[in-house]
Amino acid sequence: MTVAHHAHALSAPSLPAALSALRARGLRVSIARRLVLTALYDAEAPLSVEELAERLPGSDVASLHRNLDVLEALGLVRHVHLGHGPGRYSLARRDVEFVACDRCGAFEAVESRRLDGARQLIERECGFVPRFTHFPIVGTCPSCLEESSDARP
Amino acid sequence: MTVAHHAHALSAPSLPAALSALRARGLRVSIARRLVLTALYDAEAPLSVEELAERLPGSDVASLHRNLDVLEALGLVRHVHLGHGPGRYSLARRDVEFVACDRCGAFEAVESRRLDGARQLIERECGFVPRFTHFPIVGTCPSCLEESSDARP
DNA sequence: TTCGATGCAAATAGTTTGCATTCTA
DNA sequence: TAGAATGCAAACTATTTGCATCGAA
Repeated sequence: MTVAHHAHALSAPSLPAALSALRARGLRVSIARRLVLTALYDAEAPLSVEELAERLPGSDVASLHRNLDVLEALGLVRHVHLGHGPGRYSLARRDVEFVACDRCGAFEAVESRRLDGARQLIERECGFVPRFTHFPIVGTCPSCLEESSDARP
Repeated sequence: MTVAHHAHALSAPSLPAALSALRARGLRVSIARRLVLTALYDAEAPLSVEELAERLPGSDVASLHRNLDVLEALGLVRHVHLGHGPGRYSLARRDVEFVACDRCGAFEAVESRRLDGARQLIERECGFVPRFTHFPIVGTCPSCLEESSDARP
């Protein structure tokens, strides 16, 4: 799906670049690894291992975990914890972080630079430099906020 | 331990108030529930169910989960996910949120009002109103930041 | 004495590991 | 053909559920 490829092209590694990264470390370009990478290229949102397995019939969840781990160690893939439930994998894009809704489960990718102001305020207050790639910002999304205010008489 | 009680006294429900809240809903004040509440009053930091079980010998983890769930539904207790690993329970304090370090596992309670600026910036940028009580801000703590800068030549 | 609460065992979800077999380089 | 990768089974961590029994009001 060309659209998905274009959406990633800005900051995610290209498929050929990902394969060379594997070879450069003496790791092997197996069919399973190609398939995982192309499934993530085609995905519109981060996928759980279970969802990935559905899209790659015949694949084994243990092998998927192992392959996602090596791809993540190479910086090609990343996972995010969107609330409870399984981790969700996507191509690693260094310019994108996440916000997620506690109530309805909705989530959104946000350009990192739009969070830089908040990041600096948090660093000033706590000394911690937050990163919302692995554990997102969790709160209430616009439509759940609207529902709560509707509820008031 | 008096100190711990004082630390909570500002915003956590008192033990008698917690017990009345149970009775008010037709729920029962069992020995197990008293023990869970006092263990949380005495705790210096949020506890996992396993840690709670160590402090309450003879208790059953399934019952601990069930009791923590009812106390949480009443707004007396809360849990936070500090990175991977089990949820950690504490008395519900509405004025405290958390920041956690991705690298070393350190975490800190932060007064909510100190995060209000960041909260507003995030709402302006994303429309989401974040709450860092259940899922904390995750990033790099001051001492891990120092280590990274030490590593540079 | 009535329901709610408990303890124990078993089920569930998500992930990890061991090991014999298969495939890439 | 050496060593990495795979598939399958089993272990593991955290949590949930079913059910007979116990206990608080």
